Amino acid sequence: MLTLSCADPWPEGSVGLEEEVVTAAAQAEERDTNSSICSSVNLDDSLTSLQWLQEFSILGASVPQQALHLQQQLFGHQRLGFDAPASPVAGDPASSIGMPLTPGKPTAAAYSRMQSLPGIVAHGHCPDEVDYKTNTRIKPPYSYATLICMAMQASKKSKITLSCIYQWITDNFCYYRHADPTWQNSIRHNLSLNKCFIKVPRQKDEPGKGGFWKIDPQYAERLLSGAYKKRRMPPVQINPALQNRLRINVHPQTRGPCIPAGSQSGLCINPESQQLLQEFEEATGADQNWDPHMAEGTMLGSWPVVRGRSGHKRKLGSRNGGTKALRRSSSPLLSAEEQKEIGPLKGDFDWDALLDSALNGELSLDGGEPLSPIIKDEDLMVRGTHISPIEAPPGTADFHVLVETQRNNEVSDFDEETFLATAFLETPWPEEEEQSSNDFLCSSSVNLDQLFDLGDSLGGDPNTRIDTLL
DNA sequence: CACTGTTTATTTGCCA
DNA sequence: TGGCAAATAAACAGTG
Repeated sequence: MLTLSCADPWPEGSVGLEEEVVTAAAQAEERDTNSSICSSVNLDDSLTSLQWLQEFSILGASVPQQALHLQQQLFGHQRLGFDAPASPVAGDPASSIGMPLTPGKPTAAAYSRMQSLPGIVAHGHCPDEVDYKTNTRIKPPYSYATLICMAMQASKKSKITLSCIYQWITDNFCYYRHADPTWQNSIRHNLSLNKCFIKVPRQKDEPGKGGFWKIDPQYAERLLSGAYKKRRMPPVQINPALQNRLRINVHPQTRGPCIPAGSQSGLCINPESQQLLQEFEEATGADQNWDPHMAEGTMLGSWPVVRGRSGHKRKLGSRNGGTKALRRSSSPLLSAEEQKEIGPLKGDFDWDALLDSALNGELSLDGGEPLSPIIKDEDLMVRGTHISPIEAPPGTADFHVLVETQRNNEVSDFDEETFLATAFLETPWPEEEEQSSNDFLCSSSVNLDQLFDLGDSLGGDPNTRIDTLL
């Protein structure tokens, strides 16, 4: 008996104490019984260094106009495809040939700026160049920890189930819908190994399987301390599953008629594969004219590096010899009911916008109040933060976000520790809770598109100053 | 049986 | 070159 619909994933009252007050309905709606926390962040020195988290903190606090405007400046409307169809599957391009990469190309300067944020964006390609929600072939440049945290943030719950994490990732990153499901193993591995993730055992009276996960607030302050390390993400990785598809199609001689048209090197490639390849080459610049030096300076890593994975090397001589092929490549992760429950996780985030903002170094985080953008009339509401298009000297980096730890937040289990670091792990503003239905995360009614549009209507002043309402 | 969670091992890439 | 972080793979146990 579900009382919450997917259309209203973050209903009023979903924020706060529900986690402790579990109703029967809420029990059934195990993934919706949680308050919105997911806000603590971690930086584990021994196991993980979640630099990304800090960056997200900074970023999240500044989501709005600046980022949007910059993104528009740099990439037009290219951005992470969280504004893709609400039903990823329905809009899943991989069912056919995969979505081409967005055509607009960032400027060299834009790339250069991207490279300045190695931890996240200098990993091979410009995130803005790829619509990860629809692109099945380019692996998102986000670490698993990042993805988990994204999912947690998107859920706006204090805790989230593994299946929810899966679902959110697959909903928002098409790559993982068609990738070998071993990524789920990595997710689990990350949850278990990463100290910043805390397992919340399921209550005895709570039906369902597995526990919940949340972010350990213990690391939030350490994160805020600024200590972090960087790690470059691996180069662009092509979805192995799709690669397998291509291989199969590339050798159709044994299966069906050869399609000479467009086939090269004697290979028979069906139109689908041809288009797939062509699109990828176009998107990645993987053509015969590719210049390593150019790649070094701009599209470094964009070259479709199909590096032999460690596991593959091992597999060659040993253990899993073929079992992988038997795995499902993209089967529903959840039951219909779970799908329904998880609907809310289909958040419309624009992480790229956040990243974009960060790499401009125009953001400051004076506090740790989790934020997330909410459009409200002509002003931007960043989860309680009122963003007014205040003029500022052009070119200045006065994108200021004043936040304040929400000490009085009574949300469940780590109320006093949370809300410190992760601006992107937000807790709904008390006064905004009633508008949770308008939260851009709550429904497709308000998404990043609207944010961008609003940015346009507001002139997209990159110098927008943000001050909190608190 | 499938899913969840833990643990171990290995590889890769970055940085000092 | 070694240390570290992240990714990847897999074995294994627990649970519904």
